[in-house]
Amino acid sequence: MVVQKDAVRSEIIQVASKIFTRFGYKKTTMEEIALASKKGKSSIYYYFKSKEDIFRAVVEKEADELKKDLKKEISAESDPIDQLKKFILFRMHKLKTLTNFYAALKNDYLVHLEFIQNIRKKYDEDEIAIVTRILEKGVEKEEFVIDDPELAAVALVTAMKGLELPLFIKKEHGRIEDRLDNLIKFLFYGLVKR
Amino acid sequence: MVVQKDAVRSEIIQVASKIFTRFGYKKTTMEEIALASKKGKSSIYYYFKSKEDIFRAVVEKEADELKKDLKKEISAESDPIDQLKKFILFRMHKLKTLTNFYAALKNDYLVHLEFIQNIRKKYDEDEIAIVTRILEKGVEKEEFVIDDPELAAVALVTAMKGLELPLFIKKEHGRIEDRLDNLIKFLFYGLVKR
DNA sequence: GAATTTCAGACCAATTAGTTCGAAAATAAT
DNA sequence: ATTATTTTCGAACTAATTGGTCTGAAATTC
Repeated sequence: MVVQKDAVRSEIIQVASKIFTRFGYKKTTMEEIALASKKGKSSIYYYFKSKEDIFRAVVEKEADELKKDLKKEISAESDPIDQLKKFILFRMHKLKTLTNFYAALKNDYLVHLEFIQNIRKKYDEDEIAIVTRILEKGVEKEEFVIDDPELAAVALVTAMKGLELPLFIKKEHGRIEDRLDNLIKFLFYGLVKR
Repeated sequence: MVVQKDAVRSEIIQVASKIFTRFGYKKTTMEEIALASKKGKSSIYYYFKSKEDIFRAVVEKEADELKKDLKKEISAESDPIDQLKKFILFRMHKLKTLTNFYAALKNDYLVHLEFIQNIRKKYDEDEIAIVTRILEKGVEKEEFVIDDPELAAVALVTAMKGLELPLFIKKEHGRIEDRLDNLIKFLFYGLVKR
């Protein structure tokens, strides 16, 4: 019974995710979510206390999945240099498809919803932690020369974030991919022990 | 000045078309159209008398373009058999991309808007006229054997309409293309003078 | 058959959407 | 310059929609 409830919950999350992805937060109605879940509108409120609550669940699920994929992707490489490369490229590419995350962050008036800020922040911290670990490993193996890996990680993640929006908004994929490549090359040329 | 007004009108149509295509009729707001047109919301009403009016203009423009393309496509062929083939294939394929037309016809609750029915009807008449002409030409050249070309045209267009929805909804393109081929073959086998 | 869970439907309050209007700006004509 | 015309838009109105609540009853479990 309790198990059932969780199953229905994640069913709703799944369904709502699609609708949010397609129409964004504001344009998505509870009615639609209910209809797509083959439930009455009020039934949805048995599982979630508000529309915002559903959205939070959707976004959190996506963030979790991204993190999981990211970890898997990175652990496939053993060389810190390759790990870092993978991290940057994977992240940049994956974000393009992380629609809810971004539709929410960019489009809507929703930017003000503070829980978005919170998830965002937590996510940033995770990223920095991951990058820090990679850099530390690299220092151990004497592939990187960095005084303060955590500071460097923050710098790196920040730099990437600066490229996020242009990468996402502009359609001239070619150029930005180039810029990305340049960034990577630049980073590594200054980073790798010679 | 008067010229300017027309220019702004078609600018709005263009902009609105994109938004309608993306979100459908109901979810598109005047505010958005205004914003995207870099105008105040009430300014839009200087050019169009209602949201429905804008939508009508958008749909009519699309219908016109389809008709124009269709004519060009057909006149490229001189043989009635080829013309008919082209007509059927072109129509089926083109409809897939005629988003506003179809988003409006399928998705929304908008199906009830009667001007859609009207455009639809007028468009059907055009199609029947085109096919009728092709069939008549075919009879003249003794490539077709048909007693009543107009009746045959109606039958043909009706048959195509029967395939429209499945063609559009289903994703198994392969099979339907086959079915389409079969339809064509069948039609021609019973149609072409032997 | 009592207790609990599930949920459709009516309902409400708040927001939002479409539309109107009048007047300010901008532009063209005299 | 002044007037006439076209274009823009803020503000306000109203109708519709939406998120959210409540109720009661059907279904399920105990």
